[in-house]
Amino acid sequence: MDDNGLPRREREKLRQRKEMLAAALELFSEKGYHNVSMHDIAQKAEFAIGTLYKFFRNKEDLYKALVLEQADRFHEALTNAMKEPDDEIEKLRNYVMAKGEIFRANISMIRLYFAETRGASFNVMAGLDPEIRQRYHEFLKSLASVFENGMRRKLFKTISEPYYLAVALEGLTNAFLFLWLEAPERYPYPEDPDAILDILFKGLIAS
Amino acid sequence: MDDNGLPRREREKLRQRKEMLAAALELFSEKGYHNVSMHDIAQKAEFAIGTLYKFFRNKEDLYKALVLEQADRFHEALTNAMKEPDDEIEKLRNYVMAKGEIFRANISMIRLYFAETRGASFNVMAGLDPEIRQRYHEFLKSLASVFENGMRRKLFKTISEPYYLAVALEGLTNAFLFLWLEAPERYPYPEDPDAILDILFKGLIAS
Amino acid sequence: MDDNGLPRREREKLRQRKEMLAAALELFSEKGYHNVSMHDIAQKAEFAIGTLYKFFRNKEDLYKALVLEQADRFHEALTNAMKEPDDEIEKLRNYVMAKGEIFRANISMIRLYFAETRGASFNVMAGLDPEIRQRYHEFLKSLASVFENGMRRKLFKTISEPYYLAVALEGLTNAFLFLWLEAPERYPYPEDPDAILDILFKGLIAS
Amino acid sequence: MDDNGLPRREREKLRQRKEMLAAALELFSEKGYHNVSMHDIAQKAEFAIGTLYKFFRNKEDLYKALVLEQADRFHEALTNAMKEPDDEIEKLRNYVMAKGEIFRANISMIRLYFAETRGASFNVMAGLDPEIRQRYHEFLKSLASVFENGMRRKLFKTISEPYYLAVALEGLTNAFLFLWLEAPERYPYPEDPDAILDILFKGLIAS
DNA sequence: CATGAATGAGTCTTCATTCAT
DNA sequence: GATGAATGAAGACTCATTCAT
Repeated sequence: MDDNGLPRREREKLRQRKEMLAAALELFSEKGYHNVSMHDIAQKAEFAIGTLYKFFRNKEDLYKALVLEQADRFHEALTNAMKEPDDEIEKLRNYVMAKGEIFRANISMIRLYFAETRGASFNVMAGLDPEIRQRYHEFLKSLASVFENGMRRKLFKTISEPYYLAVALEGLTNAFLFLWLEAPERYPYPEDPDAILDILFKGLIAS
Repeated sequence: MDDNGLPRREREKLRQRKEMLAAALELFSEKGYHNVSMHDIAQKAEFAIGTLYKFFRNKEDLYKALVLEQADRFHEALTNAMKEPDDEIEKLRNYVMAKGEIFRANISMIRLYFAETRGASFNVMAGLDPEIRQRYHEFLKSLASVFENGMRRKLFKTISEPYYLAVALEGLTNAFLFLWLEAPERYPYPEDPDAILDILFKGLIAS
Repeated sequence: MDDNGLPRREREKLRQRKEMLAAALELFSEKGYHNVSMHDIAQKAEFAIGTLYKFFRNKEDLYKALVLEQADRFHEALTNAMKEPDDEIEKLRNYVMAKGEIFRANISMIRLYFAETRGASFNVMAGLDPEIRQRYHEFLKSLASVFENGMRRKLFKTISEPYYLAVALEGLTNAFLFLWLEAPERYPYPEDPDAILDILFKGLIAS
Repeated sequence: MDDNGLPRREREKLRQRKEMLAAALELFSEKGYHNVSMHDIAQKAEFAIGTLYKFFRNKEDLYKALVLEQADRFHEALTNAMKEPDDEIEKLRNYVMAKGEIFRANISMIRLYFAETRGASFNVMAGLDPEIRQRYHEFLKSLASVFENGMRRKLFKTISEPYYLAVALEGLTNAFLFLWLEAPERYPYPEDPDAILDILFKGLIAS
């Protein structure tokens, strides 16, 4: 996908790095940062410990790289999902669906995602994560602009500030994803995005 | 409050336990489970390490007790807030306000709360927490019943299942609390509950 | 000797510390700082590794404590040897003899001594040792004052500055000690101090 | 100097070996054996690590080769300095001067020299150095013969055995070199060799 | 033949837990 | 019954050495 045109050596390096990160993702998402040793990762990735350290300065560095990479992949996918349609309502539908699809396909990632974006701020990234917070914030702003445009086009009522609506939609979808993560059988993330969006769209109060 | 009628010995024990948990709460919420040692807790609580082990079988046990206790206190307070008024809309308003008040008053708790309920499930409680999940689930059901009653009384439209609405409101308020936790100055949790509830109540889509 | 009047606990601690330092001295002097692990020391001293760390912050700290302690013991003994007699010549004789006796009795110490005072300055103490250099320097000054007084009393000719004479005598005795360290049988450190001092005293050049 | 008449291949090899040893000397003398990695040496010498291992069986071997080579260079230079003059007193003067010159010009070497000849015997060479000890011993004997001849020619009084006088002069000059190494500004190694030799020559005791 | 990526044994250090006092 | 000294398993990280390219 992205290793075209690179010297063979470099491609090989990239492949190894990917394997290390894949092993780390699986382990970290399953047991958490502090319950995974470099030994574990090395073993799972089938490299020597020393080799890990050729690619990442230390355990924290490896973890940070992993989180940033996943977050980027994730935000990029969501941003793309909202690009295509012109209609803001369609954009939101695509966002809700894409979020579900991505997570369904990458259950390890969702675990990291929740640990990092919503887990208490004291965790491993404490102090390091301004970068990831920043990117999350920027993503929220791009989501907010969808609401803003919808309002300008009179598609949406002005029931709250766009940024808060973005926060609200994030909270809403996360809540459903979290539910699904807990009990996938019982609470599947809905195929039809309106199952979630209607909560936002329709208004609970009977006129 | 709850040490009435107990023999002096028992009351003394309870007081000590409380002090230990208070010290633990402060430390865990600030630095996270893995960055706090039993030594730290013993020192802060001004007990010997051995004494800690008289009250809790091990570090995990202490942590679990702490989380359960906090969650109980929290859910109880929310449940109480929703008891008083008859009107379901008022119930929800009280819920939103109470949640904000409790968190504002117990910032240590909120950290634990997010770490445990939304942080990826791999953390320290992994495997232990069915108990806490269970209680959280029960709380959600009691919140759901508010929506259910509101629907029955035709106060609310049936835009989604009550349980999902409960999940949605949880997600919504959590999102705002999380925002506030990140940048208290910039994103204060609203004094007026309608600032949040309107997102649920009014309906975004322009008719 | 120095644990009189201390609470039992403290005396016990001191005894343990001594045992640790004794084990460390033997090992370090035999194999050198980098070829001795904390595990080795713990084993030889018959303590758990963790216990070592209760007494010394880290390996370097343990080493530094050891070196300082030995150097102090050594310089103190030499200073004492020079106190008793009034006559400067006798002082120097006592110094030469005491130096030999101390080293003969503490062969481990001599190894450390040479490693630290004459070994290249890049070793473990690099950066830490200003303290030990300072003490060595002060000892040299007290030795120099013996020469100075001898000159004032016209016992000694003024063939060089007192400080340089002190340095010279240090160099002389060290050379013989070093020789002895290499081949104790073949080159015993002389019982009679004049065997060394005559080199300084008599003058090589035939008038 | 010594690669004359060798096939080109061999000369090339010798040049590489020299570069490696030069890099190693600088690093070892600055940081000490244990704080220099083969990687460091390879990098400084601009060779691959594997190439280093073509020339030296292992790190210790490289170090030993370095020390031997330096010691040879050093002893040879001193021996030469003592060859020219017929007069024994002049020989000693030349020796003292040459020693100072060599060290002043090769401060890296002096560090190694002290680390190996006077540093406690436990260091890296422990066990390996009989070879270097042997050469040092032989050098001492050639120095001793100067004293012996001086005595035979009645230039010197017989105040001690020639070998001990050699040891004494070594100790004397080393002490001054060491002083200079510590504080070059404050204690320069004397230009005039008699500043040192007079200590040996004149006799301290006032008749 | 030079290269330097890969290896993994070995090191320092921390900390949950025990138990003699 | 409380204490906290002692324990030692476990983890992050380094670096001498090898060997496929």
